[in-house]
Amino acid sequence: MKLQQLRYIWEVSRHNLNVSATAQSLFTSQPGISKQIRLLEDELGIEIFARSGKHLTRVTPAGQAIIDLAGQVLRTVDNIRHVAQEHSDERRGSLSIATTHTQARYALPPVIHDFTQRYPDVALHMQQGTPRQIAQMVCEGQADFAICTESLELFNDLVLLPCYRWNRCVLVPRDHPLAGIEHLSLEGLSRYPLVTYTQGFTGRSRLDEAFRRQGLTPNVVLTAADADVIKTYVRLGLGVGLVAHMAVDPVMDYDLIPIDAGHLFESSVTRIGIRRGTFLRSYMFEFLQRLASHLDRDTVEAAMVAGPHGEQALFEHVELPVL
Amino acid sequence: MKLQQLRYIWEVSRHNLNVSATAQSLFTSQPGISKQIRLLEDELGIEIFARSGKHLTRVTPAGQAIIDLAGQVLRTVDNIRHVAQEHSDERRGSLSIATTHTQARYALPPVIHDFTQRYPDVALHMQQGTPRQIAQMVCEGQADFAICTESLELFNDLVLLPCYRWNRCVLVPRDHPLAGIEHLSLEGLSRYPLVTYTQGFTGRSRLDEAFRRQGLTPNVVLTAADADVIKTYVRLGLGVGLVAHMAVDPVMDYDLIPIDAGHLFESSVTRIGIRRGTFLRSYMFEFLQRLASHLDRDTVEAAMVAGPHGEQALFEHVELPVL
DNA sequence: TGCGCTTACGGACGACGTAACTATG
DNA sequence: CATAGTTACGTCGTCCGTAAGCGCA
Repeated sequence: MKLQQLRYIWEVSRHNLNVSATAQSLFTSQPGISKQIRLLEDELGIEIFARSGKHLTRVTPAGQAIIDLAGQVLRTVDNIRHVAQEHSDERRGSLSIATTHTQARYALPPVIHDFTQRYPDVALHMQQGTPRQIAQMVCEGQADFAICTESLELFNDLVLLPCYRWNRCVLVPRDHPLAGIEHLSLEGLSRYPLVTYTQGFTGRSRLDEAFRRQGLTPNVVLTAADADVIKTYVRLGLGVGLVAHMAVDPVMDYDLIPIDAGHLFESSVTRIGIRRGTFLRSYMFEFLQRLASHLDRDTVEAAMVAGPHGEQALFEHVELPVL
Repeated sequence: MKLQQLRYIWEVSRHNLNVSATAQSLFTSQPGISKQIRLLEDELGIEIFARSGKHLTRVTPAGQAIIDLAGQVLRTVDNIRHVAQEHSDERRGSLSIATTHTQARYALPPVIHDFTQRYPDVALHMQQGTPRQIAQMVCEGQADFAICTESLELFNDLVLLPCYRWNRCVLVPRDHPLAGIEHLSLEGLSRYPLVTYTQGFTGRSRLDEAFRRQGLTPNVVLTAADADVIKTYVRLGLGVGLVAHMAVDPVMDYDLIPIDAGHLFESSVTRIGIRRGTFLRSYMFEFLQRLASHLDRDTVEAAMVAGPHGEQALFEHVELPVL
């Protein structure tokens, strides 16, 4: 059994059993992978992949168990590399952050700026996706941190650390009837066409919840995954924007009137998800603390070893920063 | 990085940094191991072992972390092999039991007998040692099960399953003053020279505890690791034997008078320790259930994933069999 | 001086890539 | 007919074992 064989079955499984595609992504030849997989299967005495003719059609039950274990092995090997690098040069390495547009565009820039100043030799990778995609990426070891508001709790392999609270804000053009309103209500808001986040993005669930609780049906005429698109259509007069507070830039958005809506919705919490069992480099701890000062090294280490329940208890009485 | 390199550093660490001895135990050459270790260190960019001249003197801090992770990798690889074998032939495999004399000699024989009848193709290995040794062996993956009464709780990596309760019995020659006694008391017992288990064996701690609680100092004239040795010296008239009830054989020990001492001591519980994260073959589950009927597959699987606290809760209300 | 790690060298195995073949849809 | 996996083969790398060299106790 070789580490490469384990990597091959793991990657082939990730590439929907397409060996050629896997070979391309690993910069190697397709026959090489096929051969090694067969050798591994021979050594283990079982089929990992079921074949119909010459095509891999599905993963056998035993194969699935073995692929999962292979994933464990590969992640542990990664940890070994990280430990070694940490001890050889703690300032050099890489940090891969998977996040949503909202965080990448509005919440993270100052943190990233500080961080790159402090750690110029850490290669920073930022990957954007839907909450589910980015959680998946972290689960599979393709990224170190998943930062977003939704869906993270669906992945058992992630340790979740709450970062900051935020709430929403209504955005209208200067000439809109709501522009000078004294007291904004949900009921009033529901009379206008709304432009807001797509389902599954940036606390959209909290938003629907608030309307439903008051028996109101919001008239959502357009949804988008990010506030920049939303603002564009608000400017076009398509409807009233409903975006995260942090997404409003007083300078860039000088032509839009922001109306705080914090009293209408429950606040959302942006969290960071880290794969359980991941070795954290010292600069990763520093990143976390810059992201949210309550995430000091001791707290994070405690959360990493605690189970899901212990994890919640750790942060139960922590006052989160508000963005 | 190769799996063998990880095996090498792990084994060298286990052999007190003696590369030659490691090479012998692995049936390979010493230069081969040295070379591979250096290659690994070069690849990782750190020293795993600190050297003074040409001798390995100690493990560096980074090295220790890496060796621990290497152990994880090797155990997971073992799990892969076990999963494969389970699916290729669930009746064939091996089972390695580490246990103490008391269990091996008196408690396990019927279980082992049944088991080997049912699974003739499972190679059974039985290794004897002190409670700490056998716990260590299971922790390091050299044995599957540790079965004993003491010390297992000291090892965090072990899942502990309670098997059965047992208590003690006094053994005297036919002509001993205690032979016909009606009511045995601790105080009465403490007047005679005692022959019993060595510290750290077969519930010795419970024994001392009982005397101490009554302010008595037992006069222990000889201790041994097993009941057979104890009986030998009881026969020689050296003192009164104090052994596990199960260690008395009415036929073989016809010349000794057993006096039940269950009312004098708190009962002890023999437990089985299994390394957390180990993949259990179906025949292993069968072994466990033969050992103690309450250890059915579902219960054991639940205990394997539960943390130390959940583990205790699982068995809190289980009535253990008494030997 | 002996034990033990390192260096040097040669042989053998194994991994990978190219190219031709074959089965599937 | 195109796509995808297998078989065949040649090359290169590398792993390992033997033998000689060197440092420490």
